[in-house]
Formats: sequence, structure tokens, C-alpha cells
Amino acid sequence: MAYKSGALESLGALGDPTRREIFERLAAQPSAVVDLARGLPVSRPAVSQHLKVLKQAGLVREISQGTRRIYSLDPRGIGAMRRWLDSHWASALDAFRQFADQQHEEELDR
Amino acid sequence: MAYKSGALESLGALGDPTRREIFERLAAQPSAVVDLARGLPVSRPAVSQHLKVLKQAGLVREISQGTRRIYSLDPRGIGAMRRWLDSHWASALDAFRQFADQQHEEELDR
DNA sequence: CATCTTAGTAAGCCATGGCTTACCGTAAGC
DNA sequence: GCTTACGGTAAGCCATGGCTTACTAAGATG
Repeated sequence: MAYKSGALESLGALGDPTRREIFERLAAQPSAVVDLARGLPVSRPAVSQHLKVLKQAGLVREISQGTRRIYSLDPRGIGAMRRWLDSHWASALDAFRQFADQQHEEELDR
Repeated sequence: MAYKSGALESLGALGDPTRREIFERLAAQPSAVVDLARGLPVSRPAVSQHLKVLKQAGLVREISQGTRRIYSLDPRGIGAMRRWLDSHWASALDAFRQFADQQHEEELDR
């Protein structure tokens, strides 16, 4: 159950476009904060704040290398979102088929 | 290209908790606006506004039944998000393994 | 030990966006 | 045709949260 809310918190975190951009850059390669800030249209502290949110959402992890902190994606958080999405995707497909069948029956009823 | 940005737009749409709630209710069963509004802590127009966003994000579709509009999940939008997530999930796992290997090598170097 | 780099936090500003009420269009039921 | 139910849109309010600058901490480098 800690996982269910985890997936939802992750979605909340990825709601912000800057955080999505950071997320995609970390997918390309793990990076330090200062390197992420270069190439982004926001200041370094802003990046730190975003990383904090992403970390709390279980989407990134970080390791220290000297004064630098190397951030990378956390497969666990992404996995949780993936499972959440998959289950809803399945329901959506079910509902879609059900609806199609129903429409078909109504066609026949005429 | 409308679809690549589609996955990102979907994430933006699901960033709001009320929209996630609506999304989950629609996953359970397709519903009319007035029925969604009952049981949610917001007014009916608010629900309409959320549905508009979800629809633009390709996450829901609606059909008319008299004056009612029955909303349901759209598998296509969910599928797009799923693919986006899967690709990043793969990168995350790669990076994770790479990092683990690297750490292991450094262990051996001592 | 002094300095420089990296990064997290605090304080405060301000735009975004989510909410409400009010209004209008449209389909059904009597 | 009049009324009722449903739902989208407009206008406006206000809190949330994302951004900046300033400050502090901690490790590296000379």
C-alpha cells in the first residue's frame, strides 16, 4: 500500500515540465546538480529544489562524489508508476472492448 | 510528433490530484459528469474543467447519451505514457547496472 | 589554513491554475 | 411549448508552488 501512494506521488512530481526535463536528462546520463543547471533555463537552487521533490517521490537517487552529488534515476519509483499505469491501461482496454461490444449489440437490435 | 509530446502532456494532466482521482474513478467505471461530481469534494463545473484537460491530454474520451456525456479512459493516451515510461525505465535499469559494475571494479582496484 | 567549488536551505515575490458562482445551450419528459 | 436535467464556458478570487537572491555547510586544492 506504500506503493500505491508512491505511484501517485511520482505522478505529482512529474507534473511539472522542468522536473520532466530533469528526469529525461537523468535518463540520458546521471549528472551533478551544477551540470544539470547548465542547459536548463532556471538557476541552480531551483534545480536542487526540483531534485528534492523527485527524490521524495522515489524517482531519483543520489550519491556523493566529493562536493558533488551525482543524481540518477531510481528504477524502483519508475517501476511503481509503471505497474500503476499498466493496471489502468488494462481497465481502459477492457472498458473499450466492452463498449464496442455493447455498441455492436445495439446495432443488431435495430 | 503530436504523440511524443502527448505522453508529456498526459503527465502534466495527471499532475493534479483531483484529476488523478477522476482518472481512477473512470478506470473503475465510465461515468457522466454529474455522477463524478457526486463523491468528489469539488463542484460540477470544476469536474468539467478537469475533464477538458484530461481529454486534451488524450487520456479520456466521451460519448453523448441524451444530455449526458459518458466519459471513459482512452487506451491510446495511456499507451503513449506507458511507452514513454518503459523506455526510461530501461535506461534507469541500465544506468543502475552500469553503476553497480563500476562500484564493483573500484572495489577490486583496492 | 585560505580559498574555491558544489550544493542545500531560507525568505520572499509573483504567475499559474484550480475553484466557485453565474450564465447559456441543448436534449428529454410531461 | 414549458420545464427540468445535464453540462460546457466565463469571470474573478485566491492559494499553491516555482523562481530568484542571499546565506550557510562541507569537501577539495594550493
